[in-house]
Amino acid sequence: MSSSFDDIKAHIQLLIGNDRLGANHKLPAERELAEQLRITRITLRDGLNRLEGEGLVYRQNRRGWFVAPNRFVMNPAKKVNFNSMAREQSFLPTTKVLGFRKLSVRRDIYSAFAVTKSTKFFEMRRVRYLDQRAVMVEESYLPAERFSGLSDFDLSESVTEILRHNYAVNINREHCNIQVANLELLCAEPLGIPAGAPSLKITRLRYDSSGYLIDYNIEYWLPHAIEMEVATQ
Amino acid sequence: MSSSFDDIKAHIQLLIGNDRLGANHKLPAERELAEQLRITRITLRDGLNRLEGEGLVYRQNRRGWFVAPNRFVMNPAKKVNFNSMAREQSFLPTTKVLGFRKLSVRRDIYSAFAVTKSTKFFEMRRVRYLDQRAVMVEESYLPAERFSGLSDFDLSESVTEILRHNYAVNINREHCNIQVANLELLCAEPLGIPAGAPSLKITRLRYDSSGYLIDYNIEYWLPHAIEMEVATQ
DNA sequence: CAGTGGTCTAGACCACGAT
DNA sequence: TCGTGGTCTAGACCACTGG
Repeated sequence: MSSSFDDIKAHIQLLIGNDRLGANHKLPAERELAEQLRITRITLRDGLNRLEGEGLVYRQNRRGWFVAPNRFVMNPAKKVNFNSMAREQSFLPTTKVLGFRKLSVRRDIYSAFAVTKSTKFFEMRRVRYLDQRAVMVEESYLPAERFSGLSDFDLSESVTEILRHNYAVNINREHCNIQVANLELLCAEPLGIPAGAPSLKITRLRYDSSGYLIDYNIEYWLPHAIEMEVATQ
Repeated sequence: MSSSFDDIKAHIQLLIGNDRLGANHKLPAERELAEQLRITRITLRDGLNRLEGEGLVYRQNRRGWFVAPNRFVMNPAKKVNFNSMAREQSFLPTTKVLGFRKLSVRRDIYSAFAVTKSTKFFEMRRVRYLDQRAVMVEESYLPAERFSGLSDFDLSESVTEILRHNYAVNINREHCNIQVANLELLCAEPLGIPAGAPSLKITRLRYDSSGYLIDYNIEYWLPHAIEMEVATQ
């Protein structure tokens, strides 16, 4: 592949450059690209996968390949509001709520909250878009009793803001785990990529000023759509 | 692939379970596995790549597939010493110095240090091993004048410790960037994986108590060999 | 040197997206 | 429905690893 990879890369860059294709513009069909380069589709796809890793292109399930935009820069310390961060970086942010329900158990959740099995939680699943492109799926768990009536609010807005304004909750401290992990079907589907594809998985435990865990939050990002900035001291 | 993937996963798990293969144990050859499963090598390799993403196995260039050990947990706030962190997690850490030289320019470096083009830097490249397995390549840049004589010390040890003991430098603050990025050949080779493979790239700018940048540090991790823990406030 | 992984060719069928 | 991407088969050659 390494021999043809350079050819593939040069060819794609030429296509993007010549036709002045902007971010999120669709590339020609795989079969057409393969023919242009006189290589097999498999070889071409190996190359495209690698180009995806270099942040030049990205894929959408059965829709094709597109020109990749810049990465979204996330600062978990500042991240009060996804929407405002996105707009600062000239993205158009959108959010879709996939589901909201009350449930009573999930081992990893209640152990983190240090509560009993019978405690009820809200589970919320959302997709985040930047310029119409799905880049992240988010799962949130919050103690139901403390935040009763939560679903009455517009959940496509910042939950942090909702909590602050309506429940007098301020996030004071947060603990963050970052790893590369494969996507289950449930998360892969909304992102428009096949199950088993890698993601950057960011798990956050957010505490209020009394030290209570407020929000157990898991974000699955398209790995090349994001970079993180963290300041430690 | 998704149909055969489950078969492949079950088969590999069975192999590992039945033969009680421990971490870093080699799996049978690809051709043999493919025959056992009655599938093509290409299909098998797709499956193995995905299993690698799930952290079950890992690859080494032209040597084969191995049973993956647990992830190394890194806390950049605590990370004074790779070796001690590794031993706390029951790994045997090793370090090899790939190169050490003095150089004068690299745009991204001197702009971060906010110095002139003529300033000299030490560039150091090291590989880190856990239980004999190469998991990370590190590039460090330090201002040469301030740390003259640095190469006289044992550079396979913690540089932070060397700086503290011999140059009276204490790291006070650090800025960290985390992203998934492809490996150039120079970094892929010591890790025993093909160029173009993804990595977790951690860039750290470390400052002393006077606010001077001491260390410009880039780490390229095998993506499934590590997870990060970060506490923010 | 033999065996193995890395890469590639030349086809094929199916399931889903767009229309 | 047509074209596309997702997946798979059945080979092949080369470069490197390991004995």
